[in-house]
Amino acid sequence: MNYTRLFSMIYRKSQVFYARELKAHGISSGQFMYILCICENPGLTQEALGRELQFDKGSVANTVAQLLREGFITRRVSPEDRRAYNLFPTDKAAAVYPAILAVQEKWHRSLTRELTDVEQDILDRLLEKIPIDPV
Amino acid sequence: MNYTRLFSMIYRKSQVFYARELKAHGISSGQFMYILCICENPGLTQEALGRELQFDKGSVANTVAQLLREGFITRRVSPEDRRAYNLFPTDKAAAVYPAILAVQEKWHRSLTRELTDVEQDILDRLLEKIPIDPV
DNA sequence: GGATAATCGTTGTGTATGCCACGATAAAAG
DNA sequence: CTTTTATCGTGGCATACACAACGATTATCC
Repeated sequence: MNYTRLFSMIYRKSQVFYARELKAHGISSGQFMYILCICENPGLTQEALGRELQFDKGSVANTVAQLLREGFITRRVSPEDRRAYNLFPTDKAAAVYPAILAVQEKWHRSLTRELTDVEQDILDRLLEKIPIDPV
Repeated sequence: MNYTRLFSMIYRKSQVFYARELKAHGISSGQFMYILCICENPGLTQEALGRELQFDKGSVANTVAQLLREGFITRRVSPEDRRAYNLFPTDKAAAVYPAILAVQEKWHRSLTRELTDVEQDILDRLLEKIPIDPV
């Protein structure tokens, strides 16, 4: 089993899938994870967002700028640290949140559609043990 | 377990890992899979390469152009179909092939380092049942 | 408290990748 | 055999993302 190739294919197919499914909502494949994360953790900083999703801070800055411009989020200088911003979802983000969740579930069901419930449980447990960062 | 997020993180980390590990060999993270595939299937067409790795034909054309330019592969018009090219590895590709394999194994070991041998077998069997393409 | 180092975010640059329109060739239809 | 349709590859365009250099602020250290 070639993990590199498999994960590469799954990721790239997922990008295409999310782009297609979310297009009608005006959300791109690079944005939806940020919207989910900000809706679920309102007030988090860009640094925390990048840490949570494991994105580079430059990538975070770019996507945050998109989401601000397109009205999905707002931000305020953090009271604790004037270098940092706290990010908040707008009503527009809250409105699309359920749709994003639905697409995510659809993708998950697609990936696991050949597995029994027991197999899915086992796969979940094994995937949770996979370390993201190399030693 | 959020598959989308996990697979996204694994893929992006792998890109960084391969870029770093293969830099000394003059190979980028976007090239190594192509080199492996062409070494293992000399003479295949760009269409077959894209099908094998599940890359868009435009992406294949770009990367093939890189590999030609950098001397990793050569190509000849296919005798069966003058629209198509057969791709062949050069000695330069054959020379780096083992190094790429070693990096791939290193990445695999990193991902599975928290799993027992039995768990790795189970994970392999489950991942093999994951369909890449959505319905 | 001022100097130094660390951290948050921005911007510019480069690479990876998908999509679409196009030209060339091949295959199918009549 | 023409005409039509499908397929192989290219080039242009757009997006996603990492990295590095930078400014602004904060933390550390003496």
